[in-house]
Amino acid sequence: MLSLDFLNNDYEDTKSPAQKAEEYIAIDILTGNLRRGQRIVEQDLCEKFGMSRTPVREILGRLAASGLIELIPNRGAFVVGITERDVDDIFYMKSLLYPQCVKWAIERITKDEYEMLEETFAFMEFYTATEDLEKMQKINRGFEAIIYNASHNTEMESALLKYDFIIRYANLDIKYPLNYLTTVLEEHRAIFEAFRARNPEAGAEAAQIHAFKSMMRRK
Amino acid sequence: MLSLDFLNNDYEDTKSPAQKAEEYIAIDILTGNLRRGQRIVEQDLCEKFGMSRTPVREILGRLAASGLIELIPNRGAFVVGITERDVDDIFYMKSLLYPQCVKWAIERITKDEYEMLEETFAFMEFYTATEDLEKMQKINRGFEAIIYNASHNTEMESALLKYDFIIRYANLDIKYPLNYLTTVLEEHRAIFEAFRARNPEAGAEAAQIHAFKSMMRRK
DNA sequence: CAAATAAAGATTGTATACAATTTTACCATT
DNA sequence: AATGGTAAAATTGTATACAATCTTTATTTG
Repeated sequence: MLSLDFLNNDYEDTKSPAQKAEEYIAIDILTGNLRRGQRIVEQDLCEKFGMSRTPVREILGRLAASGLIELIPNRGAFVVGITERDVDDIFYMKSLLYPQCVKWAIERITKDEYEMLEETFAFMEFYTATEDLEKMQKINRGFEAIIYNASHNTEMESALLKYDFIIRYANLDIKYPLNYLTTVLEEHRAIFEAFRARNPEAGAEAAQIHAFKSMMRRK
Repeated sequence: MLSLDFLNNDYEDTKSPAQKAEEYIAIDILTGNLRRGQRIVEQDLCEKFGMSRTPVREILGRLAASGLIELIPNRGAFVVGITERDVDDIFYMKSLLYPQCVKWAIERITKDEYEMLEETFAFMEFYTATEDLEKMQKINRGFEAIIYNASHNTEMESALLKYDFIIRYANLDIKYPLNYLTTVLEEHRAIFEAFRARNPEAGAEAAQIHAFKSMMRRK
């Protein structure tokens, strides 16, 4: 768990074909390539991914458990997908959870975790300077993932990771303000400074501001 | 979704054998019949539930997606289970989410939903009077489920339902105070009165108190 | 011509078979 | 007796086959 893997571009090679297929389908749903209500026929997926129905059915079972599709007995898999409303719901949930997460994380973070956070923030400053949007977004996710983990509350961590996955892929129209990179960096700096100062309340406030502004950057 | 099904004792007959088996295994894990780290052999489950490996594997896939077991390639399923610490985490999460849930629910509840809540609360008073603990706990879950739904935030609802499922089955030692039934009824009454008065802030406060006291009732 | 019905086709649910991998047991060697 | 290696057994991963169910199409009937 505790590694800088997210800096590596091709970490996905460690995943099995079945896992890749699952993530591929999930992303297809979230990005809107598969529309809400659309039926997914097992045979089609078999041909698409070159596997038999057995693993395909297992994938569909897992996707159903995660809520992205609905499995109706004897009638097949139907895309539940994500509505605009669902994304709203998730942003609300994130702005509710994230401040408390930061608060706990500042109270409970270990030395190793703090050093990793420090290192990651240094990378953030670097990639902001080089204006590499893609790398910056990746490292932003890494920065937050370290904080989620440092909250030392498994449910908090898994809930926020789930929301980030959806936010990442859901068809979002983001208003990138003129200095988007530096804007986000400064929001994160406020959070990081709270960690440095070991000030949970300041962290919660900075997290609240960041979550709110993230929500506002949606069209 | 909007029904008083939870009053019916044998609603589980509507579930497929595979769904029952899944729930049975999940409960086995949460109640501690299956210990953390223990390996689950597919063939054993086949014999136990009288089905072949194909549906059993699909069940294991779903349980893995929900986090109760871990699926290691070519090595099988291992019980992850729930630690005391995990239950603590979940109580913290519930006391964070539930007040906001009640607040939203009071702001957004429909007429139909409110009538159902009112009806359910009447049943709660009745079962408290008859001192039927089991029926009371069932209807308590129903009462909260209506509120979760009335928050009209899908993620809020599914998160709290998940926590309730775990809290229900995780090996908990609950300190039942002398007047447990009436105590809980009064906590719920405070929440219901906030609904009646359409007062979100009062609802959030009452929910906070209820969640806190629920947490304290653990040994 | 519309509606109802029946049959054919398509799709899902489950069982079984086989391949790939891991675990266990046994034996030889030091 | 402890260690290492090899073969057998057990277990998982996948493919295929068949049964159950649903959907579609064609046909019949009013």
